[in-house]
Parts: sequence; structure tokens; C-alpha cells
Amino acid sequence: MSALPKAGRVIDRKSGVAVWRQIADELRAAINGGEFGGEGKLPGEMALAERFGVNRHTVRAAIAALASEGVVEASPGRGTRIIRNMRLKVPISRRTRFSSGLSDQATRLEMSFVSSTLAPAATDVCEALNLENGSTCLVLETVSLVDGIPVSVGRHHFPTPRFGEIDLHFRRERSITKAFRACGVEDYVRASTEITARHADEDERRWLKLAPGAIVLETLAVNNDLQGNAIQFSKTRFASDRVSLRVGFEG
Amino acid sequence: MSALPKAGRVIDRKSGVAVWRQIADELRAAINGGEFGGEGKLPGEMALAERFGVNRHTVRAAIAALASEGVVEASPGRGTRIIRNMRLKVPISRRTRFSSGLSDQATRLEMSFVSSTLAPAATDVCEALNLENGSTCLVLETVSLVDGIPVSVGRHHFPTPRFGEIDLHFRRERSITKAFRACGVEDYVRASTEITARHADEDERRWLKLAPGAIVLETLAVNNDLQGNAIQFSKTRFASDRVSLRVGFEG
DNA sequence: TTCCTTTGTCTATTTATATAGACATTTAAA
DNA sequence: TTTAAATGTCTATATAAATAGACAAAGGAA
Repeated sequence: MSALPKAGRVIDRKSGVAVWRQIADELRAAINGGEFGGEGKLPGEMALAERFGVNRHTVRAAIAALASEGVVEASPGRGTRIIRNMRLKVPISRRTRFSSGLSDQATRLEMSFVSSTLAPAATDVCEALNLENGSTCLVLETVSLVDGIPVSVGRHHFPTPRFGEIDLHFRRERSITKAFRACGVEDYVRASTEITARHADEDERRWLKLAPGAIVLETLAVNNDLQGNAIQFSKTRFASDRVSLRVGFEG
Repeated sequence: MSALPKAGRVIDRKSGVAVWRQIADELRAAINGGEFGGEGKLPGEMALAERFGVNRHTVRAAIAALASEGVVEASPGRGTRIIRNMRLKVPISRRTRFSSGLSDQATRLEMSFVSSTLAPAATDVCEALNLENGSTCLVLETVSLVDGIPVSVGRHHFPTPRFGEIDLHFRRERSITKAFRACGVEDYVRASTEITARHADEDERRWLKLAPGAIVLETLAVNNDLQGNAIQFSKTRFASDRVSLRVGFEG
């Protein structure tokens, strides 16, 4: 829609967002978009300052933020190298489990246990799971790491008494699919998923090691067993600059 | 995960995001989450200042930002009323068209024409549509309005020569489904969708009337005709605080 | 080596953000 | 009408962000 080439200044100075942070976000997006992929390093600070129409020191602040995220590494004389530039494609389809669709994109996949609680579920959870209002659910909280980098935090609700001890199985197996199997559920399918985006809150920033102001993609999903009973309600929040959600309808 | 009640201060002062903007985003999220739904108005400025641990003037800056977005309206003596608090649920399923899944949530649905262009398509578009690299596509740009509020901007690619004049049909019908029908496509299905989130750029802010720093949900979708030929590649960007994407697998 | 480029560090100045307090204005309720 | 509670508007001050310039230090290439 814009007639200008992308060299123009895309900085908004009345937004309540510091210029260095806007530049850091632009650069992160450009890196993830592969703009500097060939060389593997950023243009010089002076060149970036000219490109964004700001002072060199402002660019330095942006680069410092990216360096503290582990995205780039600067060294005098050599320039600023790009460390991480891939965005994981997370499949969202009728039958995808966490690990199966990712194994070709990463070498090390973990789903770690954070906590588990037995508590009455909120109204929306009960509705999603077709439970009577106030029913007790087992709530399991997890963090998923890909090659050691946290990509998502999940809060999973399971109806009791059927899955009242699924957390024990999960802690042993580190897999929800296997934990289900240990509870007698051979297979399950995704019934629905709702996706929103917003700024990460304090807890999400801590678990996902996100910079303040970062964005999370939140998915609300319901899984059914093969008899059509709702067996899991999950709220998963992905670090949006590390993933893209890939929705497929083939399965 | 946090043990504190939500009254605690969630403001990050080294984030590069102004405190008033953080508060505005928190309040918008709280409004959309229905926290003040019962009364239909915000707590007083002093109460909010105490809740966030900031000065009253900082809260005022946040409320001014929300007022300019049309989310709230303040008047002396009466307080700050909430104007808009609903988040549209946009269905993403195998067979959903823009208007069909939304008609029960809004009274007025429009899809307006912005521009159309005939041009060689980029590599990723050609791949998605199974075209030879550099093939010419018809590019249609649209804005979708729900009850007069813009919720998404779309850029749709159609292969030529088959759909070289679909823009004319769209301008007459204001519906992609009907425009397809005029081109001899009786029905079509969603083949894949990829979803990401990021900050809105200048053009998106203008078309969607978004505040600086706002978030958009971006979907990349491919539609096939019933013979399995890719006939449409669409990039749609939704104002994230006005919608949630509802993925369903029933159809 | 020498030269040039690149990042790192310092000082200084200007502008934007945030806090603090005082007081006016509007509205609804006692 | 009186009172209380709410937003609106001003002044003043402290802190953070951004700009500007100068020079040091490290790395790569001729």
C-alpha cells in the first residue's frame, strides 16, 4: 500500500514506545524474515542509524537489547553477528501432538513439568469440557523447550476423577500423549482451537525469557477422545517471535 | 503461577515502553476480559493509580490513549465509561467464508475494495499457489468492517489468466465467494493457514485505525477449488484487540 | 606494518516521560 | 441546595530517552 521503498523511517515518536525498542523489534523481525541471512551479520551502526533516521546511539541501544536476548552479538572491528534467526513452525492440525511435527526442525525437544494442582475449574473451562459448573479438574502447567530455548508455556485442564493422576504419568514420561495412554486413552483429536495475541505478562516473560513488551500467541484448545468426550482443555502461550502457528486441515 | 493477587504492580520501568502505554494495554486487556463488565465503567483515576502504583497523571495519559482509540469515554463527575468491550470471534475452518460465521455476532458486515493490481508474484506466493516463479497474479486488497469498525486488511493473490478479472466481480459483489462463483468456481476449501503476531506497521495502523504499538494477527492462507487446485493466497491482518481467531476442525 | 572500518566509551545538551501538588469544573446523590 | 466524588487544567520538578560530537580500542585487509 505504501509507495515508498522500505528505506523510509518507520519510527513512531508519539507511541509511548521508546525509539530504541521500536528499532529492536524491527531488526528482530528483519532477522527472522531472513533479510540479513546471506551475510549473517547486521549492517554497521551508522548505516542502521541512517536507515531508521535516528542517532547512532539509539541504534546501539536497540542492538544492546537484541544482544541481551541472545539474538545478536557485537564485537569491535568485526561488526554485529546474527546468532539466532529461525522461527519455529508449530503445526496446529486435527491430530498433531507437540513433538511429532517439530522433530525435523530441531534436534532437542523437551516438555518440562512446572506444577500440578487439583482445583475447581472456572466456568469457561467447565463449558469447554462439558462439565458441571465447579467440577474439579487436574491443572498441569508445562514449559516447552526447543534446543534449550523456551517457546511456550501451557496450562492444561483434565477432568477428574478420570485423569486425576495424569500429572504423575506426565512427570515420568514428559509427554501428554504418553500420559494419556497410561490413563487408557489410546488416541485423541483436536476439537477446536482459538487463537489470540497480546503482550506477555510478567509470568510469561519470566518463563519464556522474553523482553518486556514482547508478544505472545495464545491458543485455547479442546481435545476429544475417539468417543467424542472432551478430555483436555489447554491454554498455551507461544513466544511470538520464535514461532509461527501452521494450521492444516489435511489430517 | 504468581502467588500475589492481581492488585500488584505489573509495570516494567526498564522495558522501553512508557508506563502510560503499559497501563493502557493492561486496561484494554482487562476490559476485553470483562473485568469491569458489570458496571460498564472504569474505577476512578485515583483508584487505578493506586492499583498500578503510579501517579494519577500517568493513569490519565493511559485513559487518554484508550479514549482516542474509542475504547472508553471520560466525563467529569461521571467517571470513565466503557464503550466497546467485545472481541469478535473469527472462525478459521475448512469451509468458512468471511461473512458466514460472523452474522450472529454483528449486524453489519462489509468487505470493501481498496485496490487491485496485476503484477508478477513473489516467490513464496508462487510456491503456495503452485505457479512457475514470476507468474502474474491479480492482487486484490480489501478492508473488512464489522458494524463500521475495521477489523482486518487483506491482500489476496489470484492466479491469471483464470482469475485475471475477479477484481471486477468483487467490486460489484463485495464478496470473494460470489466473485469466485462469477469466475466459475462453485465452491472452495481452505488448504492451509499460518498464523503469526507482530506489531502493526504504518499502513495497517492507518487502515485499521489502530493506536501506535498495537498488535495484529496475520494469517497466510491458501484456498483450493474442489479439484485441489490452489486458487487463492491471502495475507490477512486482524486488529488483535478486536478479534480472536477460532480454529475448528468439524467441517 | 599501516590504513580503514567497526564497535566501545565518555561528556554535554535537548526533549519526552513521570511525579507532585493545587485548584477548577462537572455530575450525581444526600 | 449542599456535599462528595469524579475528571480537567494548570505549574513545577526529577528522571529517562534521544541527539550530538569526540576519541579510544579492536579487527581485517592492503
